[in-house]
Amino acid sequence: MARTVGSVGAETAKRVLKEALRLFAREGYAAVSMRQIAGKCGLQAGALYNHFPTKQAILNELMVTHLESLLAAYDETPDHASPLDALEAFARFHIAYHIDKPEEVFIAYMELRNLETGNLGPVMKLRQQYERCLRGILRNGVASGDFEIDDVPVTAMAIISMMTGVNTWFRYGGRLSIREIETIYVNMIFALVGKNDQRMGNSTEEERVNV
Amino acid sequence: MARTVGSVGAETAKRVLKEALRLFAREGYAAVSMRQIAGKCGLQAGALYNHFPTKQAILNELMVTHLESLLAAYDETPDHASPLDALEAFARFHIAYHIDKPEEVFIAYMELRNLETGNLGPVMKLRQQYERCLRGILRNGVASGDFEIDDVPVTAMAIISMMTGVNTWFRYGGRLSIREIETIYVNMIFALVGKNDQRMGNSTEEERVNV
DNA sequence: GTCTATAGATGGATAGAC
DNA sequence: GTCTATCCATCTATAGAC
Repeated sequence: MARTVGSVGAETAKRVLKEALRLFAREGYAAVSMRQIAGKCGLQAGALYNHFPTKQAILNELMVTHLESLLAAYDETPDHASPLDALEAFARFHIAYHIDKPEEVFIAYMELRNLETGNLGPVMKLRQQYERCLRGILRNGVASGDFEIDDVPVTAMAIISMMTGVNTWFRYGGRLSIREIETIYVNMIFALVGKNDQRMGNSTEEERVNV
Repeated sequence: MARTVGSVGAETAKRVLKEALRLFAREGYAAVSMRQIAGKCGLQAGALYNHFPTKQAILNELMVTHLESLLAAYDETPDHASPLDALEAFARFHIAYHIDKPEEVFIAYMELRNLETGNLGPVMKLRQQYERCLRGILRNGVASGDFEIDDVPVTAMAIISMMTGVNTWFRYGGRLSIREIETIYVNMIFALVGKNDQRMGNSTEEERVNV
């Protein structure tokens, strides 16, 4: 959006987005100045306006790009015939993707209120589109008799919330590997939808988590 | 903290906190000015400094007060001999309390990064103290053989995240009452810890949630 | 305890030289 | 496409009158 064409300009715009992402995630959109962003890019503040018309445009680009990438990445995930496999795949995908992009995830949630009204709608649409994927899986499982679920929309939100919550405590080099965390969550989610099949064992040490 | 004594002053300070809470929750700490807060209180900006030395002090007071109130309210909750009852009570308490104080909850999580270093430590301690309550319940249940849990700390964080997530979609007048939502979550959480006892039935209509 | 007024800093965004 | 310089608005916090 509003990027200058040409390879050099495109490179600079990418750099701006990258640095703005880090700063917004750490300090919050409102607390970050265009001068700060420019400084991290080795530019003067005025130069940013060759690439983005406003600070708001940078935020919007970050949020839209993140959500579109998330959806695209999930779309590239292999299909699964059984609802159980689809649910496991969704969970593993969600956790791994979110751990991999903590700053994007953080911003996409925390800075919603700083999106101007015109930008908010499309972003919310993308969020809901992703949530609908999980609801579809749950509904299929209910229809096939694989899952026992009181309330599909509530359960979908609960599952997404608990998985996204991993980002608040996960640290690289901690007690559990990403794969182990995925497995713990898959087991919890299976239990949640009425399936007691345990996936292969995982860490038995029960210690404090690296919060 | 740094409140002026005297009944009139205390009333004004409360008013300031109340309006600051609403504004911070809606627009974010960094995006709200002292003038805005003063305006909502029918004051001029300078008058705020009779009650709080800095804007930061207002934020800190809001966060500390919220977490202390949360812990105090949970402490007043009746004790339960069985881990299952304790877990249900914790879940119902958490959901109802969080739905009742959405702005406090929102700020206590979102504005952590805007707390100055000296203020962050005590706030994090309070958060962890609350999380420890749930871990204690889970450990008791594992010890008594009531619960089957892969990883207590991870499960505790998952449960807290899924419950707190209710605040992102709950709206008064929506499809489900608070009590119904509590029950759905209690059932999910029971399944999560390996107990299949269902609590009394709840809404059967399976429709979209009022997100 | 609140007011007006203001200091002093910093913000987003623009203009024009190169 | 980036620079310097700057406009103008707004910010936190303070000073002093009442």
